[in-house]
Amino acid sequence: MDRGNTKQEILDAALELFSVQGFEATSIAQIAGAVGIRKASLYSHFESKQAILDALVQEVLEQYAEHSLFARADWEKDADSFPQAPDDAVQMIQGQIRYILHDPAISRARKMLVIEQFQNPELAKLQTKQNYTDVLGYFTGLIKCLIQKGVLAEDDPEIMAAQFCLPISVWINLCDREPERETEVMELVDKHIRQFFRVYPK
Amino acid sequence: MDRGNTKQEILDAALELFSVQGFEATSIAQIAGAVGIRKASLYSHFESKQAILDALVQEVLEQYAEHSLFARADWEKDADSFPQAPDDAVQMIQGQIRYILHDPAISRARKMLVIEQFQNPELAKLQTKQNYTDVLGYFTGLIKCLIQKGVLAEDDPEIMAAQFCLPISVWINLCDREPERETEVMELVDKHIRQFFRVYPK
DNA sequence: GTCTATATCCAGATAGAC
DNA sequence: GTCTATCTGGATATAGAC
Repeated sequence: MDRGNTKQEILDAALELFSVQGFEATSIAQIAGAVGIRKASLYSHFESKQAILDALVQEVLEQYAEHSLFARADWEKDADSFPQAPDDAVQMIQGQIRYILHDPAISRARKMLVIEQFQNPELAKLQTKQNYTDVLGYFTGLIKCLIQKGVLAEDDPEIMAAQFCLPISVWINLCDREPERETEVMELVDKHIRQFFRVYPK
Repeated sequence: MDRGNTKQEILDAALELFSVQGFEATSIAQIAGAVGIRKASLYSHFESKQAILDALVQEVLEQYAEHSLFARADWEKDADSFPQAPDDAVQMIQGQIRYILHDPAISRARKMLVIEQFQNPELAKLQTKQNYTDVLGYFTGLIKCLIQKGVLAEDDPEIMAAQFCLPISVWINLCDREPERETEVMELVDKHIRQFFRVYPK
């Protein structure tokens, strides 16, 4: 049964369960069952249930640092390649949203942070950083560049970033909760972006 | 010990615990302990842990229907009394935000819905209705009135409502997670509202 | 209504055979 | 590494005295 990646399978199964039920409500037996082993066998890979969560957090941190657009802040390049035409901007943003909605690891990590945010201080910090601070910081920088380039009107870039990003954050959360509403949400995102570039014109 | 309101005390204690730990992670003994009785005594008031949650949901529904601004939609009156001056609008909205942030029942219900949204379909529906659909519906109607009255520029009122409300939703969630950031958030709300009325001018 | 005591079950975790 | 068997504690829920 073991192909040498049982440890990773345990992490994947645990994240999937934690992202729906939460850490406390998920049992070791459930995780083991999802992997196809007995719960006792799980202790050959992790010394405790807490150790699984700790390893998961590490994994989330690493994947975020390595793959997230928002972890690094190189707006200048992004501002250069940012599409001027509203149609292209809509396409690009919708593509990004679809990606983070459907990537299993990203989607599950996001949901786990939502569920655990009031209970686990470490995950609360991570939730604020990954899904608020870094996103707003990235778009604030990007918008500053777009203002300098004359694409957007001059106004408080931090507030502009909030007005741009935070509705999208809520819509992503809505899709996490009710995936069947993705089409409707994409339509709203489309209108939102066009309207944003209309009210903050050059 | 019993002053005739033990049942209500159980509901209050349960909501407080559910809103941080979630339903599954909270034990009957914890709830009983918070009320100051033994766990067995709790079964004189509720036949099961699930029955406590059911009663809580009923209570949340009733209090929402009775007290929430967004449950009834009488925008016309609200649009008439809606402050024209940005300063007054900021004051009013900040006051509403502070109220729902600090009212224990409202705040705990909101957090419980956030925690349980991926696990409990009934609470997922409630979360979408109370903290998304109804709020957006209310402000869409209000904004329509304000457009007609010539206070706001003509544009898609649903998107305007989203751009107005959803950043505030995220900031409320941020305060739920990190209450010490309330002052900073209120400053952002202030700037956000002024900027909103600036970019959607008559 | 509250209590102590208990029944039953399932959780996390360990021991030791294979 | 995985298994069966087991330990120990804590969970929901019930029985019956006061």
